[in-house]
Amino acid sequence: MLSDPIARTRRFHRAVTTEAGVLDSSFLGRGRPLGPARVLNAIGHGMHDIGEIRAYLRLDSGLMSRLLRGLEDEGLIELTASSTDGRRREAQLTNSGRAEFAEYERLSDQQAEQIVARHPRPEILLNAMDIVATALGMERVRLEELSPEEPRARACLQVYYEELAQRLRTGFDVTRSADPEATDMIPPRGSFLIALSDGLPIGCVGLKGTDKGYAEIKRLWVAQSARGMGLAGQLMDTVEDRARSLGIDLLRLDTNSALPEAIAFYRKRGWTEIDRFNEDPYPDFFFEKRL
Amino acid sequence: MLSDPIARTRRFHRAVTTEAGVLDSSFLGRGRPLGPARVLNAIGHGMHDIGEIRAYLRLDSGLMSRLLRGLEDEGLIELTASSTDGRRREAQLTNSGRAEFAEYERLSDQQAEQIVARHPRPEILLNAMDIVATALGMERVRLEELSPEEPRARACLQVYYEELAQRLRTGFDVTRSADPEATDMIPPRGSFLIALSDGLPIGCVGLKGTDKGYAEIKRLWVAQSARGMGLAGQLMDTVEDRARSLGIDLLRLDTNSALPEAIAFYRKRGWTEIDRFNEDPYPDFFFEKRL
DNA sequence: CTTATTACCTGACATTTGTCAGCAAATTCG
DNA sequence: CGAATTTGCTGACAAATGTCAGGTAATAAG
Repeated sequence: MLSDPIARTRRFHRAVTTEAGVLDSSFLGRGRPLGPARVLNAIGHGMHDIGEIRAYLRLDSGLMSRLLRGLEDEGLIELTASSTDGRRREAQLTNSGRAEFAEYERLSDQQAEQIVARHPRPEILLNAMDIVATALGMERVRLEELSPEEPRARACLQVYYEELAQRLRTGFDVTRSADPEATDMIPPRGSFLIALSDGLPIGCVGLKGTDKGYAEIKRLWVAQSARGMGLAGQLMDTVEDRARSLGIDLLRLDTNSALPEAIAFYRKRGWTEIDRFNEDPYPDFFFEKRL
Repeated sequence: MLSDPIARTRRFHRAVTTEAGVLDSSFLGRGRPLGPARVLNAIGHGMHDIGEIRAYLRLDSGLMSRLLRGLEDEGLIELTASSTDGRRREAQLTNSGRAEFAEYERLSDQQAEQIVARHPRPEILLNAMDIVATALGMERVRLEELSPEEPRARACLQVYYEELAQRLRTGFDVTRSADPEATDMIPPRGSFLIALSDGLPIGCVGLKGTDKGYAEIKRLWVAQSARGMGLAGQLMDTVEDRARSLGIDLLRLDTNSALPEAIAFYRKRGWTEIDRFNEDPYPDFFFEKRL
């Protein structure tokens, strides 16, 4: 009974939804119904495109429209037509909207603080919450193909470079490495995929087209909090499929012996070690895989 | 960001409320709004008194009344006047109500199962969920007196014995120890209390009556995930009160030097060390407390 | 250019939920 | 016993939410 996974999970769910009810009362504490409050918060958190907010909150277009008008009448937001697509509209907080959003943030922070504060050993609780949040967020991970120049892609690469710099003995300076031209990672020549969890980038992988009869896998990275959940495998599966669909039948990649788990990962996935195939100063392990 | 307690807690909250939204869609999956579904589930989980359900779900009396009538019209529940208080009413599931409730249970179980099954290392996730659920549910912990033969009581004792076997040098074989007769832990001779967190047992303590002018405290246990939250103290307070109400004025207990935190705990709570008072092979520390 | 399609809006309507005042019956307390 | 309290019901209303059938303008597709 005590080890029954179903009973334990359902108890967790009950505990958390009861608590969530309490937390959500913070929304009501400012005399505004849940609907408008959720929209205001979505905008405050950087969602500007109406369609994006609608999809995220799963709202009917009619309802959404009325909620926006309500917030506009309150003077909390401004709506402007999108510059790239005249049908779309974009929402921005006004000054008083920013103040109101900040107030919601303050309340949320306070609630969060209380939960942690009343635990005798906060770090234990926090670690447990990280594990749960990562696990639950995992099913909502979406893979998206986009340009490596795009801000979210650059954010991934930034962290990737920083981690490399820490782990390689020699450090890592991306300007000295063979930094793939962005155009090599854009279809139909190549591809760049990022994994998004609730809109937050937690992983990426690049497929760099060459003129040498093969393509290269570059920049495979998974955020610390998401490791051990098979995300790297998911990224690789997807990028291999994408390579096939682009007519590529041979893949190569280089890596470094300072990253033993990466080497084991490639071996397990059917890559075979080959001789050095480039003059990049950082890698010392080279792999190949025929699709 | 990853070490900031507030950011981590809020990320957890986001992950969990999104997931809860998905889970709650299981309520909607049966073509019934959330309100009636919640009431039906409360009744199915053993809440019969209308007032109790109302307090639990925080519903207005008018709304509650209409929800009940709706369920009655659907033929899912029956309402009867309370035998002890003519003002109160009690709700019972009809046969078709039981079938409907079972269907909700099946859906919930299925959802719970999926969450766990998707995780590469379920036990890590389950432990994390236990810690979170216990922390959030600490205020809702209920102590219940029941027979040590009851399944939930046996489940507690089972874990207790297993932990003892691990921690004692000598191992632990319950059949060699002075296993209290169940009847000694049933009122009016004794008592057995378990702590329930959202229905899941997370701790227990036994009060074993004797004919020697004192009663013994036995089987004080708190689940790993609930330790450090003051539950042991709560259990002891309650069982001491219970002892008083049964006319007992002297308590004894035995324990083992392999459990130093237990010994410190008893000392802090006003127990005094005494000489060995039994021939049980496992304990080597003996305490007494006058009520 | 014509025809879909897309993104969003509007109005109309139903349902669900929240809230309140008032009422009746049962119970408690002086 | 009689007044106060408790429990729960009813009706009336307001607010919030869900849903749908159009409509307009911008864009994409043929």
